[in-house]
Amino acid sequence: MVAGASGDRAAEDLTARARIRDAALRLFAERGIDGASIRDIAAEAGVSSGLVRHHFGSKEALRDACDSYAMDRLDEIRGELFREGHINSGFMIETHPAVMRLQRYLARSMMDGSDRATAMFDRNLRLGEEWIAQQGITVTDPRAYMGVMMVMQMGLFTMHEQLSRVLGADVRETEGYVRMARGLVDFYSHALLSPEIAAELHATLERLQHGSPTGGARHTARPKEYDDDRGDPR
Amino acid sequence: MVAGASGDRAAEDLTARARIRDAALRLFAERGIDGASIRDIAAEAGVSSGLVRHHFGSKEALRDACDSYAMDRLDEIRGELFREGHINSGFMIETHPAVMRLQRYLARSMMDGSDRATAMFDRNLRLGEEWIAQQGITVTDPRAYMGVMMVMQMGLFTMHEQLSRVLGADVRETEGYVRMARGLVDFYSHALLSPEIAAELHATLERLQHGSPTGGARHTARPKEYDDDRGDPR
DNA sequence: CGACGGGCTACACGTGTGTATAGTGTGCTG
DNA sequence: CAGCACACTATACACACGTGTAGCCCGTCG
Repeated sequence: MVAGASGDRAAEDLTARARIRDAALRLFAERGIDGASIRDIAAEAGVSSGLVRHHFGSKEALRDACDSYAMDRLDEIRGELFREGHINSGFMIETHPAVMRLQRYLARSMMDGSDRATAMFDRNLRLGEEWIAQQGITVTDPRAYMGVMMVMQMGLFTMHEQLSRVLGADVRETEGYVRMARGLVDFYSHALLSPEIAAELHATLERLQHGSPTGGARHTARPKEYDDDRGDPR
Repeated sequence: MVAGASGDRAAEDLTARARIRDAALRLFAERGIDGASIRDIAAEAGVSSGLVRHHFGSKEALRDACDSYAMDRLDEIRGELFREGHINSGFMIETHPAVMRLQRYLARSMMDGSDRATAMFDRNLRLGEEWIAQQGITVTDPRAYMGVMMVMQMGLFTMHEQLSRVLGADVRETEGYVRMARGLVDFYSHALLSPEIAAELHATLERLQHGSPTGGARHTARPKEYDDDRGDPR
């Protein structure tokens, strides 16, 4: 069970090194990598800032250790939840409270530029594409479909504070989680766009793609003004 | 048209003050509020760092000015797009390239703790709830449904760099935008969960909500360990 | 018992930050 | 022309940051 996996690491987690890593995971996720200082993390873990360096060498190495730990734990917990059959849908596993803390850290780490987390994202994207093919789901652009779905799901993690606030309960605790999960199930089980409107939108996009005279500007060129209008779809 | 609104401000935007604001919008969105220094912004705008302070008083005031500007421009552009009828669905307006840059900034600003952006989020959430009621859409928990949808949509903005990377084209330019929009339309027009599975998940959540013995821990209490398992749904 | 090694702390250093202030040039007004 | 308001720059200050180093405490082993 999930508690077992945590228990396996209980002895190790009593060490200062583990306390530092846990504090780092929490603060990095909350404030971002740059936003959480080594001194903050040390204070959170109840040790001196020098000890952080002693155990991990540098802030970047500490972040790497957090990345590795989060990814490993994530795989373990996902495996356990899957084996126990606690969750009926793969989509829901990703928002399981125990998983969510780690997902939240990884999302933030990727946002702040982690190669490891980015690689994991890419791997999951490929797995998702394969899954789509296996399920026989027919979409216009499998990669775009899966990419959009994944980054949107990540909004649940990066914006989890805002979500918890409007729901009136922390989504990492049972009460808030249940509310969020209900919204999520409703969201995934209702098609908001009718086939007619969807077809209409696809036609519009088709026109935009081929008829647009604005294709000259590439993303490598940085615009001088922020709100330039080269994307005007007329 | 959209270009008109930009044109109206063209003269004003030639001023150093406007260049600073535009540079701040860009760098704040890219690196976060703390990640973009006043000196960076000044260099990006081609002025001295002192001038930033002269025009805006403080970094916090500069950020406030950016919040206000982004929100005002967003309202203008949304209004224009709506009046011109360029977009067939309200969902798509939010991902229009011209809107996306501003949305991206506001999402990041809210993530980094902006009261103004948070207030706008709350306002849009209320509007969304009203819209759900008007449309006669029946969901288990309208607020949770709308909240989940909004934070997920925000993932498109906060993770737009990753999305652009896997799509091979900047989603703020036409090519990448079209790919993203196609994925989005597919996502919104297909129900991934069948009614049966959705009912099953709702039943599981019902059981979890009432039968869980783990409700003692509240989000006000900060756990000592990061990966505690109080959220175990057994 | 004495030496050793690792967990751990205290403190110093250089850098980049937001902020503050003094000063420069320039165009407009009386 | 004198004076002044304004956009703008240069420089300084205090502070927090990541990093580096010296040393303390204490259990272990020869």
